[in-house]
Amino acid sequence: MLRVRFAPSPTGFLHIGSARTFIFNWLYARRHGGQVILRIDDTDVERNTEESLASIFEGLKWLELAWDEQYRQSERLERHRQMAQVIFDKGLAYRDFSPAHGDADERPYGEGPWLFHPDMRAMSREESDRRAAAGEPFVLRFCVPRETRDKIVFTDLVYGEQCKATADIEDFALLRSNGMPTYHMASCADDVDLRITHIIRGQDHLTNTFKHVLIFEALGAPVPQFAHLPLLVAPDGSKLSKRRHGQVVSVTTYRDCGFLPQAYVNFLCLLGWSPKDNREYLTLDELIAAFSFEGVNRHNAVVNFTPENPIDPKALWLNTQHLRQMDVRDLARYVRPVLERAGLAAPSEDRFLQVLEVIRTRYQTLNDFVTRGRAYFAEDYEITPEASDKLNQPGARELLHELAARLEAAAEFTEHSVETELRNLAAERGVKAGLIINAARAILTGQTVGPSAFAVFTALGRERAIERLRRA
RNA sequence: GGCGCUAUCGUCUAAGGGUUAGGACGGAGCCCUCUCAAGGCUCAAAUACGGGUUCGAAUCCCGUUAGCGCUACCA
Repeated sequence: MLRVRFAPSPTGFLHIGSARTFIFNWLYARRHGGQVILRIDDTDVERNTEESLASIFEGLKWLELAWDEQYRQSERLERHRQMAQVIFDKGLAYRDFSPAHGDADERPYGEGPWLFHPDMRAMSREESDRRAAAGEPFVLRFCVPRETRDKIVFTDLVYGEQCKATADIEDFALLRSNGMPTYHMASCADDVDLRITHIIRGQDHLTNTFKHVLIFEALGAPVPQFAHLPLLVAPDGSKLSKRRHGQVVSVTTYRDCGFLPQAYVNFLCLLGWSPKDNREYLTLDELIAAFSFEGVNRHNAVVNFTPENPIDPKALWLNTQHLRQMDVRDLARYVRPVLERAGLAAPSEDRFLQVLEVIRTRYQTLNDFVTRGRAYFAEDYEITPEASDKLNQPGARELLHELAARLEAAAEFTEHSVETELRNLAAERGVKAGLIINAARAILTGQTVGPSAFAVFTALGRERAIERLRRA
């Protein structure tokens, strides 16, 4: 059984880069009938918060991509320590009693990589046991087998064969001096226990993978497949950070801006991946069918935003595409709660769908339905100054009143019949149809821009349309 | 500093030895039209640099440059 995992650490909100990693994991699993495991990597007690955990769930929930199992690393600490002990018992790790080296600036760079403290690595087991028993704090380090192996090799599904000399891999920590497992230890231990077959994660872990291969082997476990993904970066190439780039890095920002989750998922997939057939608009099902690591490229992708315009224009364009191409009944499910939050009520289902069909092609976000589309759902819409100009054209109001009378008397009320009545009236009075059309749109919607005026009439319905004409 | 990864229009990308280097967003223009969108059409816009290999290189190799990542108890 193919099993993938998404392992966020709760140190902030759900980052768009993390969201994309989750999406790629999810797509790969669904593509191959596998399972998705959500694992909260919360071994860093200093930085993890419950608030951040909640916000990560909030982001994941919005994406509407369900996972199959869920774990929390902090609940498995004993297991991690056990597995570190197994490695130690096999003689593949040793205790390092050196005091913590605090300041990163003091690192002795210059002569090459730091590998280990020679006296610690060479310490006899007896002395090590004695000092540990005496309560002296230590870090448990993996003993990289530089004498017996000259390199570590694995094949990455995206980056191809990766090779690194053991002489360039330091004796990394497995357990901290406070007994807590490090990321490397906890992550690999869980990947083994949870029977993860494919590790799909950010490229920032590519060089860590050599260490992980060593751990899997030391544990006697099968080494999973790896697929590293290029990173999402800011326009200047730097990594996206909350401090420097603010809200653009949080997925909830896009939810709040009125994005459809499937549109945002579509957008994120196009950063670093391509179906290679020129398609840009893809539904979730199409994404599942098309996804493969062949289509993932190896260089970082820039999220295109500026301080003035924090939303990538392509993301917005994809949202408009989904808005107008998705099943209108699905769209209704997304618009309804947005209306409710704004204190507006959706009309009956048939009318609602009709309204959506009329206005969806010119809106970009869900929020537009309550701002630009307010007149379709409420009576207290504003008349813009431009709209007032149209109504103040000579004779315009009187013509609208006359039109109201004729529409009330007419046998039918369809786009076509309204158009006929309106054009007849214009012809009889010797005015341009546009005068009445634009004035009608102005009073009906409060705006000079929008759908065909005739479609507005039928979308509003006979009674409401006539009533508004009379109000002119 | 060491090690690893990467480099095609402004941005996202296609082309994995032979194409006028394709598509999309964004930009400019035209058509359509009751307005605004949508839609259709057109235009501008790229192979980081230098060497090789080859009849032929965006594509393979080397170097340079640049960016990113990892680098003594963050994930």
